[in-house]
Amino acid sequence: MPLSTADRGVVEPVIRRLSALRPLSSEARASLEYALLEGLQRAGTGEDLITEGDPVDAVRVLLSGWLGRYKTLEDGRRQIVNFIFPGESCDAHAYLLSEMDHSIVALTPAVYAEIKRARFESLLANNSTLSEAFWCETLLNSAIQREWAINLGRRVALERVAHLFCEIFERLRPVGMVDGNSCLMPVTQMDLADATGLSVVHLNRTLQELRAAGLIVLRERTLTIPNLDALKNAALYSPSYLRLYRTTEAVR
Amino acid sequence: MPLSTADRGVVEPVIRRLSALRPLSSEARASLEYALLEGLQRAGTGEDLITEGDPVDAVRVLLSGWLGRYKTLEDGRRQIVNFIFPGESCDAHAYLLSEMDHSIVALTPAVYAEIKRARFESLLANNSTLSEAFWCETLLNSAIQREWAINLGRRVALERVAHLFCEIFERLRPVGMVDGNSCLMPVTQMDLADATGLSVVHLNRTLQELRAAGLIVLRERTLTIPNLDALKNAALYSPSYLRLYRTTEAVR
DNA sequence: CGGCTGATTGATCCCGGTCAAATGAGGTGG
DNA sequence: CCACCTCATTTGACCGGGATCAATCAGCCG
Repeated sequence: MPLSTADRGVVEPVIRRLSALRPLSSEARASLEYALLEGLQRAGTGEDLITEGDPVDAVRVLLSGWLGRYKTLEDGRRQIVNFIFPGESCDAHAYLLSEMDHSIVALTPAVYAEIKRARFESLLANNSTLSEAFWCETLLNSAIQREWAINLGRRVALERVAHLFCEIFERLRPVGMVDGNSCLMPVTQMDLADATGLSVVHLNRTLQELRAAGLIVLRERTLTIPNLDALKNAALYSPSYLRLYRTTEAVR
Repeated sequence: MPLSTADRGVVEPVIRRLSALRPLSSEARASLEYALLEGLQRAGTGEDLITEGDPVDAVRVLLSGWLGRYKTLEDGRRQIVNFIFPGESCDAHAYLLSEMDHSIVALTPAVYAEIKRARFESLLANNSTLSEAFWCETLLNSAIQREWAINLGRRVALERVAHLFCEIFERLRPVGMVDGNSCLMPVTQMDLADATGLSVVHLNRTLQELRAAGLIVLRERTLTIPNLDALKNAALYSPSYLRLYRTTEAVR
């Protein structure tokens, strides 16, 4: 459903995130902003933005809310393979492949921009730095995906959930969605379970363990991390993970 | 260690793989081939080609042997997050980020080509189709990475190992490394365990289960799959997985 | 022959899954 | 305002898949 009223502030997370990857010229920002505002959309909780098997004709950029990339097995088992936070794009360049290999669902009510493929291509063609920033985002996503593999394959439940919380925190920070040592945690325990490869029951018990250890406070959809270093410690969090966010621009 | 004698046939898997993604002009093939032959290297089993934290100054393309991308936790737990097969590149574009977030090890003796970053960039700049083919490869890799997430998070041991074998088979096929219903399986059970997130002991038992069910024959480093459909069935293998290999060129 | 690495087997334990039920927390209509 | 429904969280009891520990076996190489 298209939005009628377009508040320009909604695109800010996108600008913030991409700028952190590559310094964007004001022209680049302006044309990006324009393209985003042109295709605003909303999705309700539980709604698929795009489903496995669909052809990809547009790039979607999340402006607010949380999305989840997920895959399912025939018998219904679901794995959320990544979260998508405000400012991140869903499938930049995915159109280079033939069809979606996974689905994307709105885990909360969400506002996003849909940029048609041709539009997106011309946007990038006219601005190589912008293009590079989007590619960086894609690569960063791959790095996150790899960390999820070791999280699912080698960390035990407590470490796993702790790691996820640390990651969420570090990814929300650059778009200004962390307030002190708290952030919103608007998804259900079922979603967290599917992201960590645990059952809901055991996820719930793991949360209680984390609470009992004083590592997190989680209530009324708000997550507070009294001591991030302590939580990272419990998660075997690598100090270099997501450091990419901050240092990529130093490469060039 | 640089190679002295350069047999041009060694680059064939690369050409084959990239051609499957995008049709390459003969000029593109020739200049790629030239660049590859310029930087031939060898690695012995267990040797890291590049290690987490290293800056990325070159792109590596595997010509023969198997590589593994892996990450480790402080206490030594290791997760192989993906395999790299002949014809695939290790870290095309990884130089856009600041440093390696994972390591790459030779799981068997390997021959690969190292293309310096500047060289690689000019190669791509002169041939947009080649550039697109490399990007496709990167995206395809992300898709594989996502499948590994659900494999690790939601499949039980037997399904997990079965799925890995199916995947290996499907990935080796396009580079001509499958012979009938057999292919080489040159890695240790330890490597397979680290790829599937299992302990060596349990991996071994799972192999026996697969053997007992008649789903695989595995001896003398050779894997035979009498009935691929049956194995895929046991693996809850999605019919669309890796179909990308074959259909991407139809997009344009 | 001795040493090394990898495959295999046995015994035991426990983390995390499953099943089932209870409790809470909105949301809605009468 | 309450009865009712639905969905999310929580708790309890039990079970089993896979980890762990330890020993044995099989090649391979010097």
